[in-house]
Amino acid sequence: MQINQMPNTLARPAAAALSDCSECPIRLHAVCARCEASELAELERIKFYRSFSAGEAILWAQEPVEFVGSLVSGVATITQTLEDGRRQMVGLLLPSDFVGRPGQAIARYDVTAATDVLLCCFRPRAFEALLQRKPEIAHRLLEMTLDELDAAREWMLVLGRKTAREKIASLFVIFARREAKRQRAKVAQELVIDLPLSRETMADYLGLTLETVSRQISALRKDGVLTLLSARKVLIPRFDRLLEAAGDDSDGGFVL
Amino acid sequence: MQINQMPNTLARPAAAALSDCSECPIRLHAVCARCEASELAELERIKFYRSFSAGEAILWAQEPVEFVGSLVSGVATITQTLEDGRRQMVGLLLPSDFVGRPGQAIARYDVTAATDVLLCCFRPRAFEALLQRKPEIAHRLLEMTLDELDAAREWMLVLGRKTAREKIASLFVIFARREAKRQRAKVAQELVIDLPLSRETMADYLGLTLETVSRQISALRKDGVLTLLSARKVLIPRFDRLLEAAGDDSDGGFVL
DNA sequence: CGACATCTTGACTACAGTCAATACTAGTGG
DNA sequence: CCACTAGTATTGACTGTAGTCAAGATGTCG
Repeated sequence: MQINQMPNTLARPAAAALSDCSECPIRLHAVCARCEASELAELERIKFYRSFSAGEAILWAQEPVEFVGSLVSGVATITQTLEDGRRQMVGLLLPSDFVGRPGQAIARYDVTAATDVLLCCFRPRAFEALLQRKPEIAHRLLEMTLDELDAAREWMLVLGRKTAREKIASLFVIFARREAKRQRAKVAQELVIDLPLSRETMADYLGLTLETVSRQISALRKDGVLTLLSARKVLIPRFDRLLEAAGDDSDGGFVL
Repeated sequence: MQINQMPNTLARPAAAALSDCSECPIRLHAVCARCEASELAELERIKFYRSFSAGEAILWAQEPVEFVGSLVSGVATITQTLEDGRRQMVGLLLPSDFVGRPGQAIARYDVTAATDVLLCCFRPRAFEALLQRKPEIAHRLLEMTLDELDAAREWMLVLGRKTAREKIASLFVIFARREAKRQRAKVAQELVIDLPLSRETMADYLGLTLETVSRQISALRKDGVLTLLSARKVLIPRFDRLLEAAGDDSDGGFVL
């Protein structure tokens, strides 16, 4: 998988280059997926782009929301933190995912760029008004929200009931599936997974410590389930063995 | 809190008694909350009631969905199960919550009545058509789905990062808050919580074993955070001490 | 090269899980 | 009314998985 990880030098100029929605890489998947040409023209008038470097905050919890919008490229995380510093990632945002909740003036979660990120933004008020006038947009957003809810529920099973080893394998399966979906292909038996997350961020996703993440990756390596090409790049020789390690049904329930 | 737990003998006759939407107890909170009289009349023509006894299945995962609708009374659980039997609750449905996902012909999760349940149902096709024609319904459903997503994310933090003791306390806080919301009141310092779930079901919610649930409830009792009135009824003498045990901010982030 | 991030591995600990015995409660029938 | 049963809940003893603390290894960038 190649989660879009364009360096900053590329992402920033893109902000200017992308004024035409019809050439937008997420045109068919984002909240505007079902808009017609005339509606896109309207969106083009009010949209604006913002880019964020890896590690930069996109939204801070408890702070006013100044924009909502679609992730055009890169990876961002949604996290929640307890006062004593324990952190849990509660969402992973990939290209075409929507950032911000309509009607919400104050952000509930921290949203952080995991890689360099390009965001197609709208003013919250303007977007809210748009939702009232354009049922296609509202309907698409409902669909996307239901998908996110399903993903969150899938993740609750991982967090609540899977072992550390199964959690790591499940994360890799998700990465592989998301990428296959992006390429509109089935997941191949042999594949390479680029990890857009550090060990610590993976730990925050999985409800583990970074040491346990590291240990379990090593264990999967020793068992031949995967090979480390580098710290952030993994070769899966047989996808079915990864699925098995994830503890899912062999067919993965629903095949992408 | 008094989560509506009407015995079966009461719930079943109610099916006939409730034909008039204007007298419906969830009128102001369900998916139909923002419908006008004329729209309610339309809903009344196509709605039908079904009741379920405690423990009965409402939907089976992988089975065709024959109805969607609103929970009128009672408590239901949404659960996911691994082949080896590990189970995780991924949602808790209380009165006014919506059952079933629009456009989904096959259920993804098991939905089970935890107490006796009364459901206000629609045929999936008819409801889908309604969504297209009535933006208020679609908008309300989006709002409810976003609320559910927030609840799921809150829960991911509990599952991933909290200790067994904090998990139990968090569950009781949720029950207390939901009930306070239902009564449109603030959570009182001293309160009584009715537990609509068995120890095992709580364990499924919290990603624990039933033994650990029992042990931690005993521990909270020994520490004076709560008193057991019966196995399913708990007295909280000081709500702030429960919050503290839950590991949340003292004010609970957002007060209901 | 040196400084700092990130990642891996080791030794030890502790929290929650497992297996098992016992207690409690409610419902049934003699 | 009490005995019996079945389901639910509590408690105990022991084990194992993942967390903690700490040392090194690897990698990246000025």
